[in-house]
Order: sequence, then C-alpha cells, then structure tokens
Amino acid sequence: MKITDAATQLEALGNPTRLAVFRLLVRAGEAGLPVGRIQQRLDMPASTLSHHLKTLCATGLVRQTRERTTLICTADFKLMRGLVAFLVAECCAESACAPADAATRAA
Amino acid sequence: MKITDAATQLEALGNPTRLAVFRLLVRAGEAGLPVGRIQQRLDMPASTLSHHLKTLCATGLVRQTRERTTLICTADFKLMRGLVAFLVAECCAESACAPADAATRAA
DNA sequence: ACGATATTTCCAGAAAAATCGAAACACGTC
DNA sequence: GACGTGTTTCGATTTTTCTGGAAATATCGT
Repeated sequence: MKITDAATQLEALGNPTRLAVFRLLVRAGEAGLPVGRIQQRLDMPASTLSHHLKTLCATGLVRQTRERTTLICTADFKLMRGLVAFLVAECCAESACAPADAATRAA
Repeated sequence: MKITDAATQLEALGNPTRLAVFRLLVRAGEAGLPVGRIQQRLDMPASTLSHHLKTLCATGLVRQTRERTTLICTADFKLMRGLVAFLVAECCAESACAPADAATRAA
C-alpha cells in the first residue's frame, strides 16, 4: 500500500461525519445500509450525506450497489483490513504493536 | 475512546505530509527525532513543519521533549495502539477483523 | 550580555473542504 | 408517459486548512 493511498483513506475517515457514516456501515455488516436510512439515522441533509458518501466511495472504503430504487452502501472490509495492516506494519515499527520484522522492513 | 477523538487522530494522519512525519517518527522508535532532522529528511520549510507538528502534538500522537537546544519528537505508541484498537474493535464489527463480541457491543 | 543554533509564532494569501437548498436525474409503478 | 420515491448534481456561501517568509523566542556556550 502506498503512503498516499493510506493518507487518502485516513483523511476520509478523519471527518467526524464520515467516520460516523462508516461506522454505521461497518456495523451493518455485509448487508449494508440504504443511503436514505443513513440519512435518517444521522439526521442530515441528503445532499451533504451524498457528498460525504462520494468521498468515501472514492477511497474505496465504501461501495454502492443498486437494489430496486434504493442504493445500498456497504463498507469494504477488505480495504479496511488493509488500512489497519498498514498502520500496524508500516507505521508501528520497533517498540510497539508490530510483528518483529516490521522494524527491519522499515529501514 | 470517543469517536470524535478517533476522528481527530485519523484526520491528523490523513494529511500526506503529516503521515510522512509520523511514519518517520515511528520508525525512529522511542529515541525519536529532532525537529531539524525531520526537516532535513522531508525537505520542507521549518514553519510548515512546525505547523504540522503542532497538529500532531495536539492529538497526542506525537510528544516533544527538550534535549539541550533541540526538540526531540517521539511518536506515542500507546495512543497509536489505541487508535488501531478502535478501528478494529469499534469499526470492524461482524464480518471482519474483529473479535466476535464486537458486533454484540455495537448494537 | 552577545552570538549561534533551533524552533515557533505571526501574518497573509491560496487552495480545498463542508454545508445545504433547489433543481435534476434514475428507477420502478401505474 | 406521468407520478412518486430515492439519490445526486449544481451553485453559492462559509469555514477551514495548507503554505511559507519574516520576525520573534528559547536555549546554550563563551
């Protein structure tokens, strides 16, 4: 994973609203959640939510699939795992939270 | 960990420059790195770097201690572990990368 | 106290992001 | 093909962030 990709994903999650959206989607699991339902839950204007969803989709952290008239959003767990792995392996070298070889690779 | 704190930390790491700084510090381990050395390594104006360091320090991800005339910056590994734990436990419920009880708590 | 080195604050301009109402669009139904 | 529901795009405003030069501050050695 490139550091710029990681930064992009972290930036996407770095907005309180988007983190709340993403958390909602993660908790919804593979089934996901329609846009309208997210809007209800978080009580925000549709256009604002759409804007944030667009950002999340652009990073790949969220994906959308059509189901009849509604758009279902789902968190991309695989990508999320990759991001966590980056934080652990690339960033948590030496003295913390990493397998022993992380520091070696980091050189 | 509050979701707003997590968002603040993620936002701090979400800037490419700051992520590069933080990664440098993490790789430097507990010994840390002087501000000037970070500046050399990343080749950026001192004021810009100082600005970003301030942001990182405000989140707690980086700490500074004086050593003679130079300021040593060190990554806070404990906080970093906390953030990773948040991503895994709070966000990675159900179908991915989480202990089984995460989904239960999420309700 | 002065000079040298290291770092921050001040300031201001440029760029990007967040917000949200109104209008437009997509899809299914009648 | 008009209607309704669900969602996005457009447009405009406000707010925030990023950036970096110049000046100020801090610390130490002499």
